[in-house]
Amino acid sequence: MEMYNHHVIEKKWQKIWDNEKAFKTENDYTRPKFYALVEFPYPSGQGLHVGHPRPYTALDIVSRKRRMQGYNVLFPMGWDAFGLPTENYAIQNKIHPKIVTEENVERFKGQLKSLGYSFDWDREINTTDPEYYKWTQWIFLKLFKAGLAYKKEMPINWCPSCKVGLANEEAAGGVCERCGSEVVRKVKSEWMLKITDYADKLLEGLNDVDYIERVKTSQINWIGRSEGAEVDFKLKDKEEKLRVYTTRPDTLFGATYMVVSPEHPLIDKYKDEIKNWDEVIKYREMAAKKSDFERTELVKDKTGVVLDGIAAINPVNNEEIPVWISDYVLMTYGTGAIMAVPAHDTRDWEFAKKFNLPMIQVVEGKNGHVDIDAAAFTDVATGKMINSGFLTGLSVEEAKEKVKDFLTEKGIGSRKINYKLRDWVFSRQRYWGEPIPIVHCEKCGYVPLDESELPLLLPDVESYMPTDNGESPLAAMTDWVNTTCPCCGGKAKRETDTMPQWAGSSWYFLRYTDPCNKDCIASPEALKYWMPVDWYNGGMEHTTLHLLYSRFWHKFLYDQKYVPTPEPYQKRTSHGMILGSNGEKMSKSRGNVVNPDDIVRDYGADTLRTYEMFIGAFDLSASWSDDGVKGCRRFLERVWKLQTIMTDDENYSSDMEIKMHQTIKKVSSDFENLKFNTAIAAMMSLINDFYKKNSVTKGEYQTLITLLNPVAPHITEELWEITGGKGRVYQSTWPEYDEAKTIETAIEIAVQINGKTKTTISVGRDEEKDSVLAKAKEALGSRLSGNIVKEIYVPGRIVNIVSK
RNA sequence: GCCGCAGUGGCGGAACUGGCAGACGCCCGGGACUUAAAAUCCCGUGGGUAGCGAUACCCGUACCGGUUCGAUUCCGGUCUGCGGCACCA
Repeated sequence: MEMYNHHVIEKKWQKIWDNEKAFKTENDYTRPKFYALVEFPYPSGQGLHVGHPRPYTALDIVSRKRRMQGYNVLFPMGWDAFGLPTENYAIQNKIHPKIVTEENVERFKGQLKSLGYSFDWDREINTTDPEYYKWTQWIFLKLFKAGLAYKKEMPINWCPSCKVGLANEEAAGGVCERCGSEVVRKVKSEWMLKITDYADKLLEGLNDVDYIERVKTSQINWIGRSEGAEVDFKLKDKEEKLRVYTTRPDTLFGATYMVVSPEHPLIDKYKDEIKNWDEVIKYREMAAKKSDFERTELVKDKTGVVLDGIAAINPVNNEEIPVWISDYVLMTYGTGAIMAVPAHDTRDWEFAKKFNLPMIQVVEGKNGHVDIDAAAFTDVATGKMINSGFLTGLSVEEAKEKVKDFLTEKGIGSRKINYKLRDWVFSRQRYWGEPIPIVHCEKCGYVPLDESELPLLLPDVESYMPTDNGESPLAAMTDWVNTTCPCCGGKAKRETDTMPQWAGSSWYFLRYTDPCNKDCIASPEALKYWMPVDWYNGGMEHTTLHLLYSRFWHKFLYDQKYVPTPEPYQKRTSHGMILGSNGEKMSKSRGNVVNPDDIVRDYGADTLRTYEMFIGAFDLSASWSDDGVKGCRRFLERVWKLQTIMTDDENYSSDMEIKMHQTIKKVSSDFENLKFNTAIAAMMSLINDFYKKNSVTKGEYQTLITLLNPVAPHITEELWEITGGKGRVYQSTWPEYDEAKTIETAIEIAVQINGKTKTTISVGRDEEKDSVLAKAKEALGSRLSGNIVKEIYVPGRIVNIVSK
């Protein structure tokens, strides 16, 4: 027997698979299809992280299994290559981001190939390829023409020292990542996508897909549909009304003050009447200084200023109440103004406590007593309305309905459904992104490019730094910027903002079905056959934004009849992070980074794959362990050395038959349920049995090789050849099991007294209750004392004798 | 603060739908092989008490309580850790 040499074996088979085009996907539309998708990586300068192989190996396993089960499998890979780090690297090193990207992609690709994934590399895509982003731009034009793209003034994170707009990540802690100066909010006109038009569709669509519960919940929470009411509060001595949104209109009688966001237009309008204007201005300046990040970062003291000279009238009881400004109210949600009910809302309660504002309890507590001085009472399930005029005595739910009707009748309000979801800010003042294919003409306004002009190429610029006034580096390229209007032929300027990184990843799964198509995003035939994605796996960090954005684009394309399915992904699962051996996130500064190349070199790709699948429950995070890697290598060695005890028998030996069928069953279902760790454990247990009896038949060995192949494809392919298997394992058939042969005839069951296990007995599968109980009592012997109250026998599981 | 997830031996983790807690792996201990070491193979391994002993009994799934013949699993409450966040009224 040769030694197990992973260097030789892995290179050998990777070459053979390449030459044989082993995993090339044919557009054979007659066969059952299976489309497996993993999130395509951002090719960073650091190279592959040990976190990457976890999801890739998981779906590689499923894909390989499905191929053996006769499916036509699409398992593609590509590069989400636009992005900030590459651009920043380009700025610092004065290298074109295209070159940096090419280098990084080469490196990533080499690393992925060394891991033996069954990707169809002929379908590789790259979001920075003009042939790809042509279609990203095309989709944008369709959105624009459908009225779903518009311009809006939006605050951005602005570093006054660098004169650069910053991403949230670069402005963490309210401080510029580059220079450390304080980040402020600066208003800029930005392209927006109206994802809110699709809020209900995005919500309803979740009923038809098979996403893990956590992911579904996060989508639902992010969309955040709430049913409430808008209510108009009259301002004292004015015609003007202040409109608020509330989900608790039942508590209207408990409103003791109002709060408007510091940006609310009402403030400027009554500038002259506000007696403490200086104070108000100061507060607004302070609020404006806070970055989005800081303002939303929490648990700080509530702050605010009363608008002295302004008062509002509660429409249900005509009480006069003060109006405050505070940054805990956001202009971007609801109407930018709230009615504050401190007795029944936690945030209002904190604010009222701090500024000594009155509270009125309007919902009765459990048993009638509740101390609103200690905390806000927010439980809506119990209690009746009190101190509430015509609502008094009703339940909260009844009161909500009644007051909504009342508001509508009197014309002072109406029912209103609100969403947390906000429109998608689609502009970036950056170079390394897709140019937005719009020109601005003085006469015609924003005019889309003709589709025939796509792709609108990203021009080469001198410097990748954003300009002094915060415009993208493209703005400095006057030759490129100045153009003619496609509409009137007059002078016009190109849009210089680029698209966010989300754009390219919002439709990439469509392109894989037909990656080289020159005429459309993908042919209708290819889309009809391959869509939807049967199984999409990715990280939890992408379960809100990326998932929502791509579902939005897909639903839009479905409405426009470019894609055949209303949802892009039939099934979505998520994997946990791989942490350093100290249980912390891997990072250079923590010094706990593991490089997958080292593991491949020292132990082999098959060991790395096996280890990452064995490390723990797939959906939970797991800590790296070098000793664990060794254990998996040892397992593969033991699989290898079974050669020495193999017999020529093509069948299963009689004493192993049940175990073989059980193992096939377990491995098959575990692979489908992302329980790779227990599947591998079952195979470990199987070979332990072979070693115990010091013999394995050829039939048993080859079944094991096939079961293990999706996890460790190289070593199993080699062993298949050594044991004289026909063809290749990847072309062979997935082992079948016989349910009848997975069941033992005699079962060992536990015998308990009062629920505590005392001993075990062996019983027949169909043995009668009386006989089992008799056996159990005999086995218990003298331990059984006192009066027997009850005798429980759960067939095949347990006997429990209850005695006093 | 809100949302989501988790908490089981020395460690990573198993446990179907409420039915023998600790599969499988690591570490560790003992043994075999070896001049020796590494590697490999075999045995043991949650804690405690009693016994020379195959054994017997008790305690044990973050904590407190509940439901049940029986709870790691279900319910109520508490604590701790991780991740996300757009203070969502």
